[in-house]
Amino acid sequence: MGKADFSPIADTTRRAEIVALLRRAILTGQLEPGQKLNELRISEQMRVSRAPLREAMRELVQEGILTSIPYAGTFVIEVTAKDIDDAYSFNKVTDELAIERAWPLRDQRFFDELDRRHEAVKQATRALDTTRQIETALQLHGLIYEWADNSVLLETWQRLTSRLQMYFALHQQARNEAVPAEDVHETYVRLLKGKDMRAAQRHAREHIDLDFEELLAYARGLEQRPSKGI
Amino acid sequence: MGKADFSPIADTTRRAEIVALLRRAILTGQLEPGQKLNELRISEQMRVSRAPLREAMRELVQEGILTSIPYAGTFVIEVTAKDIDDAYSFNKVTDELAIERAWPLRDQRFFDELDRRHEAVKQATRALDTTRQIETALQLHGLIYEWADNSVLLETWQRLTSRLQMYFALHQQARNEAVPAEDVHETYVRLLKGKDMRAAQRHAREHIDLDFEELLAYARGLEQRPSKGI
DNA sequence: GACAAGCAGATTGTCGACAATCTAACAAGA
DNA sequence: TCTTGTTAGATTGTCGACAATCTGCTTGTC
Repeated sequence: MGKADFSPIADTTRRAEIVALLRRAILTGQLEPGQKLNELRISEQMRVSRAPLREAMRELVQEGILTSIPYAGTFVIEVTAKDIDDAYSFNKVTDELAIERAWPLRDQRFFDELDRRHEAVKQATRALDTTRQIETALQLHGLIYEWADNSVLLETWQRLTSRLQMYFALHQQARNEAVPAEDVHETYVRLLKGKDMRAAQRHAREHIDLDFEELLAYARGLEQRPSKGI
Repeated sequence: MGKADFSPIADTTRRAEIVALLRRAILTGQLEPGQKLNELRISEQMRVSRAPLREAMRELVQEGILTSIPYAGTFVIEVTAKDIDDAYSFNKVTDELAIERAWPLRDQRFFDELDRRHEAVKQATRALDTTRQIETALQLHGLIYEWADNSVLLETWQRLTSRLQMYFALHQQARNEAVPAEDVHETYVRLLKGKDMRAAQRHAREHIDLDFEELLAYARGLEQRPSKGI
């Protein structure tokens, strides 16, 4: 009889769709940091009433990519160099934990999924789709969190992911350069398949070091000049 | 001229008040795990319309103490032994980071605040106010997070706090025993004032070990018998 | 009696309108 | 000129009603 394992059916509420739409707009940089979200305008554009829109915005406020001031408005969060530095320091520690927990649980399915996600990054890189490249890279990185079998750890990663994606997107958008052609994740994937856990942890730490250093330099540059208004 | 430093004025929206009310009800166990929140009933009891109530509920869903199923309802999260174990494992690591970061930033204000919060715990203990005891103990513990000067770390702690408070409240409520008369935080406070950071980290880890062990035993016991309906 | 179809009743999701509040421009007075 | 009070416009917060969906019961059929 039926061995089919169905995935959860799609969210059927407008609210959920609005959350997805807004999140995407923020993470791809369509909505800039500091920008105010005008409820009436957005609800008219989306052809929705303000109620589900406002509920969606509350979710994103709690997710940490919007911030709300009563009677003043809801804004996309500003990104400071310290924010990035904080996220970076924190991520170092959680990465270590995630690898430690996921390590003994690695199996064939893990390795297959690892390859699959790695392939997705490479494909996005070849296609020069920077947005998708950031997205897939974070998904590749997220596998150890999904495999660590710790709900709090996973949840924390997912929260952090939103902001990291936003940071990287801003960075990419700003420098407007061609994406690196070579594959920087090759070593990471190889180590996760190997036998030396410490080495994997060390590499993860050093790897994100590189990315973050670039980000930090960018953010510090931003903070030199005054932020332009809306 | 004026040297007064004013704290931000109180939240003036119904929504914020509702969030506080609901959170308190959940964290003190007035609303039991698994219980459904009937929007109409609650909004009538609070003399508020459903709009701000629903927005408040979205916030608490993202905070992790409520869970929502479209067209079915919003429920207080169920607490499993694994949830507690996950939170515990995770907290070990973040504690270590928090102490490490806060350590060089300790100053007189830190020590004063430490004493103040310690005193609050002792007072709640003397007054046999278990709810307040849990609350103040977590606030005492949270000081290292506030002092660590890392926004992501602090935010993560605040999210975790909600659930920890809920776990402990359930536990206390269930065993219905007198609270421990002696002060278990004495050593913790002393070590945080001392010179040996490693010792403080070790103690924090072992200290929460004790609390969590009890909690885990309780939660495992719960899962033996089937949960009663609403 | 078992089972499926269909029908209330209750509850959540969404809408449009009104009330409360903020912002910015302008006027009045020291 | 600077400050303070006022006012109009825009925007957010809140409300009550309607639509969509779920649940459990009833009914009819075999």
